[in-house]
Amino acid sequence: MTPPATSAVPAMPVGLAVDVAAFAMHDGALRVLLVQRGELPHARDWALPGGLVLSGEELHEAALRVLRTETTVELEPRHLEQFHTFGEVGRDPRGRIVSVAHLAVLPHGTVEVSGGGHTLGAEWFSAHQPPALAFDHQSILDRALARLQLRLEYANLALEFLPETFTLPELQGVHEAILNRKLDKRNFRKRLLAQGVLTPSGERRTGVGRPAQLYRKAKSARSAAL
Amino acid sequence: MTPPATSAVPAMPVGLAVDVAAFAMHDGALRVLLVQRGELPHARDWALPGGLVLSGEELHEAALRVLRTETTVELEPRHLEQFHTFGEVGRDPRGRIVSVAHLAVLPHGTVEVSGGGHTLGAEWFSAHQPPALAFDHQSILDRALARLQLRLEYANLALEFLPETFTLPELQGVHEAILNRKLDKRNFRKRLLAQGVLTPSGERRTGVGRPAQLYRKAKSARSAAL
DNA sequence: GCAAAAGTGTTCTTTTTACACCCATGC
DNA sequence: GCATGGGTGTAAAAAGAACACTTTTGC
Repeated sequence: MTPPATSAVPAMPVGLAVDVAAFAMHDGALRVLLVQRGELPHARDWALPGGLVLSGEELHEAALRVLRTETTVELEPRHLEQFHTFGEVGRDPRGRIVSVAHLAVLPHGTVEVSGGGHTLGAEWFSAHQPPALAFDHQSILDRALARLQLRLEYANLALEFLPETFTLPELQGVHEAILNRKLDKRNFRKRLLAQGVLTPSGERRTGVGRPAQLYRKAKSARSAAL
Repeated sequence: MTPPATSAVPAMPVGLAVDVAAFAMHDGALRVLLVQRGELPHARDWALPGGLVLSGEELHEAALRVLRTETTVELEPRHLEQFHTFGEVGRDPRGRIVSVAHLAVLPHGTVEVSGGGHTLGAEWFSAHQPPALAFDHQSILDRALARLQLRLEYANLALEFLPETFTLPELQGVHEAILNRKLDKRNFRKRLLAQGVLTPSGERRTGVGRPAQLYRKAKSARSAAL
């Protein structure tokens, strides 16, 4: 790879960036974290947190850094993976910028955010009906959602949206919010329990109606593949 | 994305490259196209074709260019997709180079290759037992194989390895070579014919043994998803 | 007529879907 | 005692896996 000196060395270097689609559940709905841009182009528009990769920095470190500096999210993501690299020549009017897009899952309870760095603000939005987004960020978000849905089946990513202990109806709610459709309660429980990734904690959660059994992730829970 | 001027602007830019794992079938085996490096580091080692992305160039164009210029492959790939971006800081001793890895399928009949550009040569190797590879190219190849196997189910990528018309045993051979295991003939035929992506051409291929029905891709064949 | 490869069906198992009622608690 | 949400089982359909013999051709 990388022939040292071609006849056609790039005159201007290609800029490398990361963008992060960070998801969390609030009030039973899937939300995505957006920042309001403070500068041109697309000033005042909403966008995914993102920025240039520094030269000594791993891609996932860059993703974590832009999350931290452009918003006030303090918690570590429970999951972070790159899912596609967006490099179309015209995607950024400032020049050739190629962005490695990442999917992040923030833990339950990550509710308060505000802008940091160069942004005017940061807020959670409905992941399925976001506002108009800057650049090609709607395409990035679409693809992030598709990957997230894929990860529900193969990995058990829904668990990362919840606190350590949770009830089965809560877990089903996460699946429904991500898939954007209703699931059958009995089939859902049967399938999840058959997977053996849940262990009952013994405790129960009381509230309105019948108390629900609390579960936690079994020790043998595997992470994302492919 | 891309805050215009952070306090920590990258001192040295991050180099962006593409690497290409190009596959074809020869003699019933899955082969990958490798080039022998002519320069340090890893001089004389085998590697995936790859190189820096030029500033006005789309990622897939860069992938096609390095395929053309580092080997003498003349045919257009029947399939080309990026599947992962490799960016670990230490992956290239010459500096920070991030590579968008691509998977390519070359059409049947792509047999003759030789080196071009800066390479000492280009050859086809067994995709499942390649020689020692330069840099992190073994990891890239591993992941390319995994993606290729995934694409057998979701897309019908096996068809792209074959000429326009082909027999069911030939198609099964492609699946077996990619999955690296034997398949049941009856179940394979049942499944493939049920998908409705094949239309019999009416012709038959004669040879040793009973002649085989020739098929072609149906018009409604869909491409890769996700 | 024999060697070689193509073609063909059935059974069993597993997985997925559809569907309606009782249970435990707070008030 | 009633409103609220949690919890449970079964039957039908679909999909996947195992498995052996007959057919057509060239020589």
